[in-house]
Amino acid sequence: MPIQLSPHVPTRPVRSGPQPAMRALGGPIDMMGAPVAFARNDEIYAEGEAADYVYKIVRGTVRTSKILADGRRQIGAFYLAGDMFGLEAGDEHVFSAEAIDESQVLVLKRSALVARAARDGAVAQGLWTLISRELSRAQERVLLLAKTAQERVAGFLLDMAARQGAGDTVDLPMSRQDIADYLGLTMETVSRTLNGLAGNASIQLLNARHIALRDIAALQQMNA
Amino acid sequence: MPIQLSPHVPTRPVRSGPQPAMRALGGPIDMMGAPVAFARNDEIYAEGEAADYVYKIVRGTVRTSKILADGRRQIGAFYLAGDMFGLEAGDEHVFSAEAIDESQVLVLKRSALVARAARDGAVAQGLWTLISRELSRAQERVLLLAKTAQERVAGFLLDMAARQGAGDTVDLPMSRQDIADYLGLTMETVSRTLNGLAGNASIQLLNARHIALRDIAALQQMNA
DNA sequence: CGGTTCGTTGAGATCGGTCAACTCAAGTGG
DNA sequence: CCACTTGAGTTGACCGATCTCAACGAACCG
Repeated sequence: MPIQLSPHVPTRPVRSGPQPAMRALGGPIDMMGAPVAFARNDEIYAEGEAADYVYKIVRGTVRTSKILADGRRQIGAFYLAGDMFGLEAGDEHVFSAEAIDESQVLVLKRSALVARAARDGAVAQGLWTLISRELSRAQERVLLLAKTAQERVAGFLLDMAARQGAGDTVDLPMSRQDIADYLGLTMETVSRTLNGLAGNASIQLLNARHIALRDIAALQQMNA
Repeated sequence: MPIQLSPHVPTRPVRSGPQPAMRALGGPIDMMGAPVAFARNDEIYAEGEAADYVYKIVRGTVRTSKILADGRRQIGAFYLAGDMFGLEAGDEHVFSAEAIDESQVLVLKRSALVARAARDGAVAQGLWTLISRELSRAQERVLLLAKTAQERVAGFLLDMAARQGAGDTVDLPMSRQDIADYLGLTMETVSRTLNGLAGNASIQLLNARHIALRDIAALQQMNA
């Protein structure tokens, strides 16, 4: 069994020897670092902490978040298996990161990556791709936040579906509250909107966390 | 006189020999590229165009924007004198760029920059800083868009004031519509909010495009 | 002086938020 | 096995911030 860390306790990465799952991944980056397991809601790093590590998800889902001065929470991003996260613009984390479900994560020393990047053009290229993708996502997000609740939810579903690549059915490991804080809506509005989309047959709620996209064209129309 | 290009016509960068203003700037990047002048509302590059050039503003102000499928316009960012823009995640521009007022811009070939970056660590560092700053701004923006109209406007004024560095008075070269499209509000709401802030003495509208910040603490409070 | 663009102001409509009750599924322990 | 708890999600009624539509004012320019 992977190491389980207790919930809600800020944790430091813990070395625990390579796991079989890690060898299944491609690319030189995967050959570095220690795989660490996190339980549901475990904190991977905290806001304001030194950004000394970069992470790659082997299994599970991670969210980054930030508590605003007025107590509201903003989700920075969701990361799925295969995604990397934790590389920030500055040398301090602007968001905190938590596991959404049972997750296994490779922990890479940032300094080691940067050192390799100086020698190895492919690694440098990889870092550039990584931060470029973060920028693209953030820009997408800005566009999304300018839209109506229905458009935001539709766009979110399409984005998740594309990232999961599993046909027209979407798996939502995160709660309605997580989605709401990501989209800048309330939980109630997310719920109503999903049920509204189900009402006009654009989607079908197989259950709360599992959704079938029935009319992708209609969803893309909304996502415009 | 700088070259004047007719409004609303997509333009290619035009060589026109170094101008005195360019030599006043520091750093190796400033010694490259051709300064080009743009008139109010001139397009510097279009959405979807190849991102072959990177730009540095010598004088003036630039906005990047994108027309959504439903006809609404979203402003990507405002760039002031000294700022660089046009470096995108992909090799195609996601936004278009237009001059807000009479502007003078250095045009740098992206490939030349990248080539220099491979040899010169300082240039590579500069590119990294540039894209990092873009990412930070985009993230800031996401947080801003989760707030009320008053908070967005207050945050915008504080941001502009900080970037202009000219004490507690802010110069707004862009129209109310530009601000609205940047903040995800309507022009009317921006206008009402500014006049509301003036009403409670947080700011003073010297004129429509020139604002004095009278109670920065109150504005920061809103910006929370 | 007339036209044009930009900004302001008003009145009413609406989308999404707030507050609150209810359902449902998954434990947990007696 | 059943009562109880707990957390997530749904649903309803009401409210308010922001949008929409429209008129008006002000600055600028030929």
